Amino acid sequence: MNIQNKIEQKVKEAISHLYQVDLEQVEFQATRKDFEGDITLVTFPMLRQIKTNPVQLGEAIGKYLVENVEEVLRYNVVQGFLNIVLSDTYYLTLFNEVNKEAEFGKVEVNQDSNTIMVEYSSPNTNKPLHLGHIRNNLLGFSVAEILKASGRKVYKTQIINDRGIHICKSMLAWERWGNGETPESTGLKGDKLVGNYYVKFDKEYKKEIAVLIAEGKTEDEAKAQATILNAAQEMLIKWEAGDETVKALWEKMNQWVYDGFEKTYETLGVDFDKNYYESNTYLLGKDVVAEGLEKGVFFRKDDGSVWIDLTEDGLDEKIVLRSDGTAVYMTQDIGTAIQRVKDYPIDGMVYTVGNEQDYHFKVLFLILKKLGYEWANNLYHLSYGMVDLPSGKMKSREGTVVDADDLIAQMTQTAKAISEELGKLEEYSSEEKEELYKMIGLGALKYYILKVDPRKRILFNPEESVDFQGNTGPFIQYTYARIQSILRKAYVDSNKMSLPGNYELHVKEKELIKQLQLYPNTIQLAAENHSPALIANYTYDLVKEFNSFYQNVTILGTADEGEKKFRVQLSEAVGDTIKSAFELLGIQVPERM
RNA sequence: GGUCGCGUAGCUCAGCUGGAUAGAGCACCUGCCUUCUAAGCAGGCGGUCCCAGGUUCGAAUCCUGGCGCGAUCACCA
Repeated sequence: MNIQNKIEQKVKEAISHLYQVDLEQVEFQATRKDFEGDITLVTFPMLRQIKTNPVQLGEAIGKYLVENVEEVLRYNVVQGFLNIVLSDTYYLTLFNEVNKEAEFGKVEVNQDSNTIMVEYSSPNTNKPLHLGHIRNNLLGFSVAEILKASGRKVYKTQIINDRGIHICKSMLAWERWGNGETPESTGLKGDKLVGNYYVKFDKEYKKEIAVLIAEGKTEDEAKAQATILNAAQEMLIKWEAGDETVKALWEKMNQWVYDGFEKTYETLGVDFDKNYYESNTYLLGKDVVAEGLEKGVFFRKDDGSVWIDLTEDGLDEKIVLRSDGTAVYMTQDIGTAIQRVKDYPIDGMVYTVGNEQDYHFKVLFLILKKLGYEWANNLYHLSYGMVDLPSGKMKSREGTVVDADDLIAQMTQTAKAISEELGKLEEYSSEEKEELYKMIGLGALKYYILKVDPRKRILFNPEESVDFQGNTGPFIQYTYARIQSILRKAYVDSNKMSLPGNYELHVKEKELIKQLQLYPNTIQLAAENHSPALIANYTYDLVKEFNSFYQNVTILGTADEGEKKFRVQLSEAVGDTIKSAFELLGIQVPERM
């Protein structure tokens, strides 16, 4: 049984014994560092039920606990706070339990586990991935890993937006000005090549508009008359009609993009169990709309368009089918959600999509509920803030995006420069070194993004490099490498502990055990809140605590064999936890650095 | 204008299901490498927790009203 529960029970027992009162609630918190103690009972709330002063009450409970709870060593009372000191034996026992568990902190998945589908990434195929996608990918991947660790079964998916006017723009520009260029002929990554033509289209389009305006047209007229845009629209119509030439070009260029994306995903270390393609799903949902009409969930306006009235829910009316009978974004999202539940045995879904779509998902979830799907209560929009530049929003058409591949390469380069300056890697081959630089560079980038609350927007300044010191990925990786260095020098059989029962724990040792013990609950909290930031912050606290231990307490230098063994085991447990936690963030840890 | 999110040290962020003197990192200043990796450790400097009310024994945290920033309110996706 958890020590807190045990003390809670004993506190209730004490109160009923001393004051003949049934306590409604017992409130605990971790003891502040400035006071002696491990856990603190807040006695203020009890005063409502017991007429006494908080100090007397604290003293009375403290005395009772020392006499009746084995693990409670002593106590002190400060105002309404009863600080309880637990025995070292308790902590040693606790550490032994932690140390025995192979996957400490994680909950195993079984047949009865909840199953969640996590959607993330979901790019358009007309341009390469940028920093905004990186945040999306890291968040989605990490939340999926956290949900797994918390005991859920998880499917990772993305919906690839592979059709529409934007793709036709790239296609048209390539057709007109591409001269048959391919990724092979240019040596460019496919997504980059296609992205270049998207930019090219926009340039030509703007040029044409400028000419039309110079001829005396208004801006709106010019936009409507631009022949290049009309050509792209015609292309889309042909695509929808199944025109073979257009389809062939579309398939060719999309494949270039997929090959490019695949490389980026691979370096980023993210993956998917299933890809959905919009070209297959964009017609879904129409039949559901028809059903909903019959049920009275939706209504038809005079022009034939179909709507849902959400005014009673504090929202507006929302269109679900155009007057010409074609689908809108909402239609296919309804259809796709239902399709996924047919495809996989899932109880819920997480959508990793930027906060600009908060309203859309609120409406989507509400519609699915009104349509009567039970799983609709288990949908979550993992909404995150935009990544902006000091100059404002990133715009691919204006070339102000921070490209994903470039950024990763740049981070790797920085890691290399720092590593070479420190020069600790003589034993490594150049391949090993390159891999390590990538690991550290990515570690810095991923941690930088994941440590902040998803809801907050991130201001990324390309001029200022991402830190490698302090509260950063490399700092944590470095600590892991340090621990591995100790383990290489002193292998210890972790199943056996040979400390005497009366061993007096060093403060730093005790603090480490306390911090380790928080890991399982941190995973659950992170899962409930869909927040990798909680894992990042936990790991940082653990690592800070370890480094303090490391610099203030000798591990291998102690004369006492039992003590040495214990300290090595403690270090190993910390290392294992760092590795485990960083896996949840999708960050690798090095043996040396 | 309606709705949603955010506002904490010069900068980047924790803390927010109410608890003790509001915590880290960066930057700046002081010490510590002949002993387990100094991408580190120990310490210093730095705060009207956006503002005003309210609830409470107690508010950065909850409520109300402002202010500022962002997003959104399309027969676009």
